[in-house]
Amino acid sequence: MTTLPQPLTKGELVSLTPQHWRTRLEQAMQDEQQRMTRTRRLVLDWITAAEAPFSAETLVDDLTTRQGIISRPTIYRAVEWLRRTGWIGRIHHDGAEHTYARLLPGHYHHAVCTACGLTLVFGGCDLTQALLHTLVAHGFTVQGHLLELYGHCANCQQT
Amino acid sequence: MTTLPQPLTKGELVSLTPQHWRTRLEQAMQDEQQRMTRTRRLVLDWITAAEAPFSAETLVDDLTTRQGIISRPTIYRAVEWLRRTGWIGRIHHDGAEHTYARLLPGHYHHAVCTACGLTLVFGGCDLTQALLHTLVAHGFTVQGHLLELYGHCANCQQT
DNA sequence: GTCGTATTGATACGGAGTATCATAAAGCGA
DNA sequence: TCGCTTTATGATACTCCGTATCAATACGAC
Repeated sequence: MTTLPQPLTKGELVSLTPQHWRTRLEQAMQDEQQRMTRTRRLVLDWITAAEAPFSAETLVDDLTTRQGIISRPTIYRAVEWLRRTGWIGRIHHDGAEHTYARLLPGHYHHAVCTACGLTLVFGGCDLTQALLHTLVAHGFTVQGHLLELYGHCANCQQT
Repeated sequence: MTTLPQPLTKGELVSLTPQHWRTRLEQAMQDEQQRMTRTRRLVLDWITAAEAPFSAETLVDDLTTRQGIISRPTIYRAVEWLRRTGWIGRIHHDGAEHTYARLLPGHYHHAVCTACGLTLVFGGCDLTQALLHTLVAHGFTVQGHLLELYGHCANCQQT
């Protein structure tokens, strides 16, 4: 596992550090002339410090009480923006509310440790080429796909 | 594309007909001594006839008005039971409410035509073996994964 | 500082999904 | 077929996630 190259080559697997994520995100916000407001900084600080995949409501609970007044709609707007632009990814859970994990935009897939939130990012999707080929042979045109892996990282297995 | 063998061999790709799904489901309900009530029959009839992935609320709208009184909680109980036992699978959508498609229980993945709801089911997950191997080499234990493919089937591409 | 624009907060609303509990129906054994 | 036990259903009300609206505010370019 190395520091994150850009872009990921196919099949490569790296861990995404919070610091790296934050740096890249702030660069992107500058490039795209997104305003860095007080509120967004607080939200980004919180997400950068998050140690496990988080739910939007956790953010709301913390940021509306502790850090001064940040309204629920604003937090949801920030989260939705990050999700839409690919900086966080939604993790689906049966029944429970979904959670989010830090990601890099682009065509990546990810494996998330459900205990500590460690996010492994891997590039390309060679792994499904055989499947895609089979589908195409049946006349099926693939427009999108979703691949999420859940489990425990090396650290969290020991506990 | 053939009729559905049991069980699916790895990499095999077949379409799941509503009739086949219904037959297998009723067998399973008998085997597991699940009561076939009037309400469940109506719900199953509706799902069997569904031509595209459906939302729970669509079911509610149709079944509470047209088919006599079926209450919202009952419909949600039926849907949740089918999901939990693997007879329907949840399809995730950004923003919008999630939908469901007919599936067979077991370790399958699926490709769903977002236009007509045709569901292609494929068994095994050889396709991700290389990835799983890489993850294990990094000490990551995979507990679960989610692979969904969206697109258009041969029929729906022509329109 | 001033100004135009994007963002925020307050409020209230909508909608999906569920807890509760008395009633009704399914299925089984006699 | 009748009754009995168990399970499912319906009515009601409620919780909670997420969002529309819009006036007020903060950003940051000049």
